[in-house]
Amino acid sequence: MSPPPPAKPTRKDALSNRERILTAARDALAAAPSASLTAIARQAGVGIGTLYRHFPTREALVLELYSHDIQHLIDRAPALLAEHPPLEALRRWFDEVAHYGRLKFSVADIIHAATNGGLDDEFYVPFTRAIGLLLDAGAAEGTLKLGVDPEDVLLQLSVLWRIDPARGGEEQAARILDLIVDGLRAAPTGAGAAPGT
Amino acid sequence: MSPPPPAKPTRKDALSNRERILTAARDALAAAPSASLTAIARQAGVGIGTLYRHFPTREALVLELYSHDIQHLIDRAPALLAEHPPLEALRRWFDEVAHYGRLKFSVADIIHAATNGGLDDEFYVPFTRAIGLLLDAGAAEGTLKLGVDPEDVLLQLSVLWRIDPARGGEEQAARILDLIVDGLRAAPTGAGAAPGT
DNA sequence: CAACATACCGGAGACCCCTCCGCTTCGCAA
DNA sequence: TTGCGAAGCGGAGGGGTCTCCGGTATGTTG
Repeated sequence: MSPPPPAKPTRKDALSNRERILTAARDALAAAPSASLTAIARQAGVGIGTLYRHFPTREALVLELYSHDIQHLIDRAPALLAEHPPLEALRRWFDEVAHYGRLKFSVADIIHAATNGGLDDEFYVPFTRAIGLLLDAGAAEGTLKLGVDPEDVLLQLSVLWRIDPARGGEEQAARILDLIVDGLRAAPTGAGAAPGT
Repeated sequence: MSPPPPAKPTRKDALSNRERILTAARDALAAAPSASLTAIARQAGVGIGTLYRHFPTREALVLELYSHDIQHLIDRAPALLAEHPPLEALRRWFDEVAHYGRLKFSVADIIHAATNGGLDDEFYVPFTRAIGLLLDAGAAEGTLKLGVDPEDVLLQLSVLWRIDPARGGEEQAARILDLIVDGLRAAPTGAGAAPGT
């Protein structure tokens, strides 16, 4: 459906520009997460057009900056699974994800947008795979429901990013995570509400 | 904490402008939910400054347009509760909210933003109250957990607006609602995962 | 070393959001 | 009716995002 993404530039000057943009962006975004791309370009000493060619969207830029951390998060899923029983691994992973999202607010927004069809698979797919891993383990053990769609769970998680970290966000996030986890537990009962039409 | 909001304008011309803006907005937003405020103002034959005085933010404008529907949604909570057992009422109300949100995408975004502290109480508070009503009924009956914060639930619901209505959104919304409801059910068990820190 | 195809640069320009403030018009009071 | 304070108007202006394309540097070839 698409050629292997942009493919990094080959020319030397292009490469150097790319680096300078990333450096400037790291600084600017650290200072203020809403720093304007115009300012970043200026600070990097390149034209705005150049910035846009290297990173077609703001997300692409931010994503590149934090790709390392995101990858780390993804890798944590199997790691936690190796150390803890599935249900606990799941909950701990959720905690880490929530915590990270609250730290790096910009990334949070990106991922959030991604759940809406924005992100280009590059991280979306591995992320859902990590979730799937945890869900499967729990299902195999019998503590979690069978056949839950990881994308549904990611969508539920995405709400965490929206929490205001300042005012009691920590607690609210924890409460919501509890609710989510409870919703994923293997159903002990049967009687319930009738879904609408 | 705040004087009774803006208080509608008193002068005749102001009132007429207000109406013309609303009419133009209704048309423009129906045609394209992302219609620019500039265009709406132009189409209404007023200056952009006038539009902004009447509706300080885009949300304020959209909210005014759909306030009727939102109120309706709020009123449905007690109505459903009168006709159905609590758990089913909850689930049906969720369905209605989700369905409406998917219809009027713009409102969806607003409400979503509101959960982030944006909305001026005017609808946020009644909305959470409606949720509280349903939760309390279920708790009294013993089918739902006790002491769940309605704001947490609203936040969970807000994710529904983000679902792409086109591609299988209907089903995904239903699945997620199931997960949410299950998370709210009275806990039958005790053993679980240890919360993080 | 020249010379050229091309990958890449960079900013002007189209459009948008939102604020600010001098000017206009309303409507009340004399 | 006329005057006049103040409510209300509206667009210029500052800052942003993103596109487009004439110009320039690069590295490759003769």
